[in-house]
Amino acid sequence: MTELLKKHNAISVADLAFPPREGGYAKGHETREQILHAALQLLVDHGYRAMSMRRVAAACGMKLGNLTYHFPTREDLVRALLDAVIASYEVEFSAISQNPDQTPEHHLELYCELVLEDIRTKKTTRVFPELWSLTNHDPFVLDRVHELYARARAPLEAIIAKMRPDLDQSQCAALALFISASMEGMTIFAGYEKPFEPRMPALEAIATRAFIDIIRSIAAEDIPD
Amino acid sequence: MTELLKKHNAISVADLAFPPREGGYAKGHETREQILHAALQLLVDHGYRAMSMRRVAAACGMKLGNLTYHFPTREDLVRALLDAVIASYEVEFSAISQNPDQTPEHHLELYCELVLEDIRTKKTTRVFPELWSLTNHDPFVLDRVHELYARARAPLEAIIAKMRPDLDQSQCAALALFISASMEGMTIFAGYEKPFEPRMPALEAIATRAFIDIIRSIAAEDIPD
Amino acid sequence: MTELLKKHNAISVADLAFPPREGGYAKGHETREQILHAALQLLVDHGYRAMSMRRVAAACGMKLGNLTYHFPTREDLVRALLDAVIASYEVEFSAISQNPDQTPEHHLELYCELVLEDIRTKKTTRVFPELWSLTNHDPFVLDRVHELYARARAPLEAIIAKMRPDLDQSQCAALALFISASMEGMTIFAGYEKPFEPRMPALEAIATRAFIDIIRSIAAEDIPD
Amino acid sequence: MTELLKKHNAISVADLAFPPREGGYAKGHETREQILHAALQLLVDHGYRAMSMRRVAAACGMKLGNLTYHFPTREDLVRALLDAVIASYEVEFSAISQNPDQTPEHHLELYCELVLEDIRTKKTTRVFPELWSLTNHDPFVLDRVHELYARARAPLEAIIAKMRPDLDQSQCAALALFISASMEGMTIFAGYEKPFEPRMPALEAIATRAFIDIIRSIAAEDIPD
DNA sequence: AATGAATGAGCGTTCATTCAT
DNA sequence: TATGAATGAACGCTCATTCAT
Repeated sequence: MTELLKKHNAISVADLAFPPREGGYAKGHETREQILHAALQLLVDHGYRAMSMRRVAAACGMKLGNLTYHFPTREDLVRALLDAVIASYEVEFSAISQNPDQTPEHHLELYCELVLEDIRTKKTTRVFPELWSLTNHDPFVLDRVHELYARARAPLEAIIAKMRPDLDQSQCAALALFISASMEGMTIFAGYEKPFEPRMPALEAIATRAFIDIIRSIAAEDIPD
Repeated sequence: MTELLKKHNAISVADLAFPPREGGYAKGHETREQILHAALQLLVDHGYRAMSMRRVAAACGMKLGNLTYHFPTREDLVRALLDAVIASYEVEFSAISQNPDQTPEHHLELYCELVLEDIRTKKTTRVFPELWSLTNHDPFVLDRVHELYARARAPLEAIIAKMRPDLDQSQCAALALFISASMEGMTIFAGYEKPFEPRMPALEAIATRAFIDIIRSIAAEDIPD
Repeated sequence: MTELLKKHNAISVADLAFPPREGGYAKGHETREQILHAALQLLVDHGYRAMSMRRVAAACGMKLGNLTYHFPTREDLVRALLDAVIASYEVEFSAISQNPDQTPEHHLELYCELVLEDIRTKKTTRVFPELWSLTNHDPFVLDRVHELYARARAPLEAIIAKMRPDLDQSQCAALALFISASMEGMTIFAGYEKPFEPRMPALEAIATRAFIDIIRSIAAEDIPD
Repeated sequence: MTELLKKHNAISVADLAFPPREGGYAKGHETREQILHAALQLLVDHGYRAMSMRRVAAACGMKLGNLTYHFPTREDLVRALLDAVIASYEVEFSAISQNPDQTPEHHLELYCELVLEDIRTKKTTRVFPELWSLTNHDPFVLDRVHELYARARAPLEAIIAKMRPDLDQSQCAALALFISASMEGMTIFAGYEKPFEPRMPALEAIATRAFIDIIRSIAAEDIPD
């Protein structure tokens, strides 16, 4: 397996990030980690429906009774997994923010590159559509996911504000939202094993350029409130 | 219920399109119509998992046995619904294609307006994320959905080709793909009952302008193969 | 396919015998024939459970509704099939009875040969165990099957009576019963695709000889009432 | 209920034999015992089809969910029952083998007596025809059943070898097979509630004598390979 | 911390049967 | 004759959950 394949394909423990439960023993924490990892693996490989308590337990080589000890209800498990997944993405975004000594344009390019690269990973391609469908009927998931997106847009808004000091915060936010949404949309077309996966380089070139152009050229009064 | 609400909210029979079965009675066709409509309603209102054979039958005021008479397996029902939903969107796209006497720019604007308006409807906001998540593990759905997207991009490619006769077909296709993906991504952020639903006008303005700009300005050699 | 394989393997229309229903049209009779043939085929190939109304109809290229027109209930079908199957075996037995100019010993040998050859056919190996299991809980089947066996034993009893004029009818019947039961038992061990199918010649030699010996040698007073 | 009726009629826990599951509680083993017993009872009283998961659970006064906890699939249940039934018969056969100080003839007589007595029990009369019909379409059952028969023939082959030291192993096996098959066939005619149940004594007398005669008198060269 | 046992609800599917067309 | 439509019951199975051990 090449490095590239590994990068886009495999799910590793590092794909999840979560703090030890306060007051829990070390072993319990390890077990929780194992459970969440198995759950993510199932979610990625076989979809949300396959992430049942039984299958997660089986994937951990653990009995159902023990799983329910650590996560009494399925909702508990789902939310813990959501937290862990989101936390793992926040690690990524914090990396971008701390990129000093860059022109805003270059910073934006790096941002897009990183996001679009992530979109092509198996994990992101598989997890996010599941989350999107969940957001339609679960307000809790809706909140958490958009909280994540808000954090993801923060560095973007900062870049835009630097490029266009004449725009107000709401206008910068709208531009950042457009850019973020635009890239998310590519998941479906050029994500992992999607029909236009090989066209991602073209999409990235077009997108990056379109984003810089629109930020540079749009007039403040052309953005409705 | 206001016109606007109706437009974005309600599911009507017109949201589905499918041909009568050969050799069947009129009553049978009506029943199948009723079933597909109920299935779509459940999908939109409560998600894919809620679209169970039992609930669909109950929603039709029909016994389970009769549902399985018309759709012997759940897969049959799902595929028939997929066909009907896709057919209903194809009706929409055929309308766009036949827009003569327009500058390509204006034509593009109308196209974006129509797509983004559709994205805000309850039906589209709810159905497509379910489809996206299905495409991850069901190759049949993947095929059908991307067949639909291909048809949706066709008028877009024609417009781009008019605006940029110097670009080859593959380059036009890449631009169309970017535009289409970009708009699809907005479903999650500004679709029906999504957090940025009220910001759709801003997104539309930015997007439309960004799309026209990038088509106009990108150099042929800046689009990788 | 060799003659031998055909003989032991295939189900042909000739394997069923049944008279036209009185007052029925010719076409209806043909359809009934077709149905019964398909039912037998299913019974032989996939067992009694597979002989459902739906599968029989499908195997005939006919709709369920039409099958229920010809056989309103499953029991009707089962009993008609039972009749037809039994009638087809009676054709065979009548052939044996009319074997003049034979010593009783030779007649017995021919009888055993014919029965054991029949046992090795796919049809008999498959159908009779199903019938035997049905007889345990369906008195109607029990009656019909033992009626058939009674008819099958008739020529046997005649042969025995010729060989042992000193025995009374009940004693001859007991010997015939032993011989018949003995051969039926071989179905399970040396019938079609059974583990000892290739050992049938040895079984036949042993059985034939054992039968002749016991008839010849047993004392009347050694057969309890 | 007289002793005789009890002997031939009732199903008791002793009719099944199976080991406790490792790691399981005592209660769990009791439950599995109860389930297998109920399943056998249903099989004997109402046939294989009646042995459904629901009916077995109901017969145990247990919920379906708990039955599937102990036997996740119907196949698991069927195979466990098959194992337990077979194990119970093996207990019987081991008893026969250990019969010292007998002439082979007397030993054979005892063997036949025991088998034919067993055949008249409700359990054997009902269970074996179901097994025979299952062997036609389930290779697993075919294997298990013929494994049992092989074990049942072992003492028979030993007896025959003693009576006829001049015969080789294959010839002894053929004779044992004939005897075993011959007696099995009587199930259908003279088993529990079968039409010739009262004639079993006559059949036993004839059979025992015929078996001893054929073993004694057959020439080695009269048994084909 | 972990397993064993049990419940109750729901799933997709198959079936025999009835009746209108 | 034959098909289309509908019902009601049962099937094997999976599931989230609860609780005793």
